[in-house]
Amino acid sequence: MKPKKRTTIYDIASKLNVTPSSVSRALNNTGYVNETTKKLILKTAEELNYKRNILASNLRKGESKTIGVVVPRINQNFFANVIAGIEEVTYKKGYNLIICQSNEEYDKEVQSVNTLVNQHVDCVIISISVETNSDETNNCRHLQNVLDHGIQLIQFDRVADELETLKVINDNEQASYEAISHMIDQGYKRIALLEGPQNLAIFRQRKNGYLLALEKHGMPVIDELVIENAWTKELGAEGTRKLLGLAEPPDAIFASTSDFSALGVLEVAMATGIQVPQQLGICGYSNEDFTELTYPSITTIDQYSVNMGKTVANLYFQERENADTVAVSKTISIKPKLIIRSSTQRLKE
Amino acid sequence: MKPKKRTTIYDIASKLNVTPSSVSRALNNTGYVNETTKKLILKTAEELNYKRNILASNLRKGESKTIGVVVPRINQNFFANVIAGIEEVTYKKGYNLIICQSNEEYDKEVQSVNTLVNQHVDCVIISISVETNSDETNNCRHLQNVLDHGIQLIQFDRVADELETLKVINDNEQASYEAISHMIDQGYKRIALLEGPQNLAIFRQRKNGYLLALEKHGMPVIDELVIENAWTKELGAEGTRKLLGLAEPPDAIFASTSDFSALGVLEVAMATGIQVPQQLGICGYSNEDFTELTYPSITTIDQYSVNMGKTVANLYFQERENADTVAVSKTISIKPKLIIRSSTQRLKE
DNA sequence: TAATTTTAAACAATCGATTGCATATTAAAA
DNA sequence: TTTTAATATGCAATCGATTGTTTAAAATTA
Repeated sequence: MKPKKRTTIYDIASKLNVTPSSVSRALNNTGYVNETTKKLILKTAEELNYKRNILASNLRKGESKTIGVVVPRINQNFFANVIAGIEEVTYKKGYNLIICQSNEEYDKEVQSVNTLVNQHVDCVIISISVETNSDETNNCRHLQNVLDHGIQLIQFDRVADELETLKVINDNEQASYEAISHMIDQGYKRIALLEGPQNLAIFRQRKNGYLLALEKHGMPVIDELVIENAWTKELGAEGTRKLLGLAEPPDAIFASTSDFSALGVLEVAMATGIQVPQQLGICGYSNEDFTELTYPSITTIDQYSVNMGKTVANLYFQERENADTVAVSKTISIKPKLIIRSSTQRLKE
Repeated sequence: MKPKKRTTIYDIASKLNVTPSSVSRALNNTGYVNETTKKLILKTAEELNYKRNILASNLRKGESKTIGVVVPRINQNFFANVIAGIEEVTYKKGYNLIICQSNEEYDKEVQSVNTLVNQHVDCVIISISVETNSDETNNCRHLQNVLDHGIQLIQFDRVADELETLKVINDNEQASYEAISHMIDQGYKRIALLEGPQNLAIFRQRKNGYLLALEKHGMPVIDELVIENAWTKELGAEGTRKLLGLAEPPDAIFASTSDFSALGVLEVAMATGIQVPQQLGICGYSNEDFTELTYPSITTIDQYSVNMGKTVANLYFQERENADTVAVSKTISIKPKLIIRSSTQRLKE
């Protein structure tokens, strides 16, 4: 690590006997610069291996050209895909991404968001942690703080509903509704629900879709078939054991929280010799890669995650364009898609 | 988006009738500041919701406290895990991560690396794309360029061997050797190899391990059992069809490139009614989540990816400490672990 | 040819924080 | 009481790029 001094516009300027301003204009292709000198400057810049100091540039211009992203976990398929989508768009625009993970912890989320504000990012993109209870008002102060600093805030997927920001979400209720309808079509009569922490809107919406579908098809809601807080593989398995132990066990389970909990369901079913999908239908949520590979493959809901990332990023740039004219609050809803696989198909076509 | 003006140290200074220097000293806890005024400054900073402008600070200090990471794909399990590991360490040190994906394209990799140099990151962490042929010297100019700018460069997993940098790798040869030895133990006699692009060292090493194991066990190397460039699921499937069509087909396949190609093998086997592991043994590489879930589950090699990320990050900070005294080139090798699952176990214990 | 416009390039301020140096004040030591 | 050291704060330069204002030169028009 030799701390080699970087070439600056001053180096170029003094070498060519012009002023730094001219160099800057030449490099940025703005204002007046003689064609000959411009070429000379560009050539010298190349020769001296000049790289613009973005820090200085951004400081002067008052922007950071950086977007901060906070997700619960980077290495979770859905989020990794969203980030990949965001990156694809922002990279083209010359923006950088700063990635943080909250590890599903409220404190780390707050800390991460504060760091980003500190960094003067131009925009914060976030999917809140499970601990971030959006009902208790104070718990979203860190997000309000982002707005107070004049920084754009975009929430996606797991959003704090009452906060007036840009949002990109899935139509969870609709997806959920379709999943249940499909299961009813397949002749399942007692459909159980594994629900997630109800402080997160997405899980409330998925439950609503479930309730709505039952109602529309004239089926009763049976309380004992609704299992709270079953959002990991282990909790999903636990819930399943409880359900299967009922006097009247369900003939289908909708693991509305994730494919991981659906996997938990499947494993318990396999272990206890219950036939899927004949005796028990299973539907997950998220279309994780593995759902296609299990035996039987798992019916699930695709959230178009990469596409969601692109939508988020595009939304930012779009809002930036007409920054003055536009309302603060806006929600884009992406319709997810039910992917029907073996785990719920008990009727032959 | 009201373009609210941010509070600066000047605002605090003028409000309290002190100089910006004093404010700076108070906030940084450096130099002499009267205890009373310091408290006052801190309190006022809090009140005015002051956040240090990192751009200005870093510009002045000549560092960016930012680390750039370039990987082929963010949303690939292995890389997502490595990034998660890196993030965990760097976050604690107050560093930011800029993430880029090369999409396995040489051009985008070069562009990404240049962007990072442009950003004056303190360190570039990279796993090169498959197109980055490390043999053709010019193809690594972008990496040399990083070094030339006095920026630390750390390569991991897919490294350009001949470049003298810090490296964190797996002992691919050893892992490969163990995998083949295990298969031989299980009584497989004709073990095929799906190999990856040989311009990447990792794939050469894995092949070496294969060759070495055969040799050590006195088994012949059969050319027609080595399939070049079979590193995606599709290519893996294609290679498998070719292998199974041989006059003397193999009784085991080592998909040394990835679990994805192993999956391709498995699917072809299933489709043609070949029993795994009885008639055909299969071993993958990387321990992707799904390898545990397929039927039968796939034997594979765990690379300790999150841990690898942490190692990389720690290596950076460690080298930074003794920046002057230390050699430029250094390699840390992590021993991966063979995970034996159903797809290669045809002997009952 | 004089007046006007266009083009070229220099000058200097600015973005916000940091820091070496200088000055002033206070406390401690001689 | 004087000298010396410690403390507190101000001043001004600096990091590197950008940009509004000026001045100067060249090109165009009247």
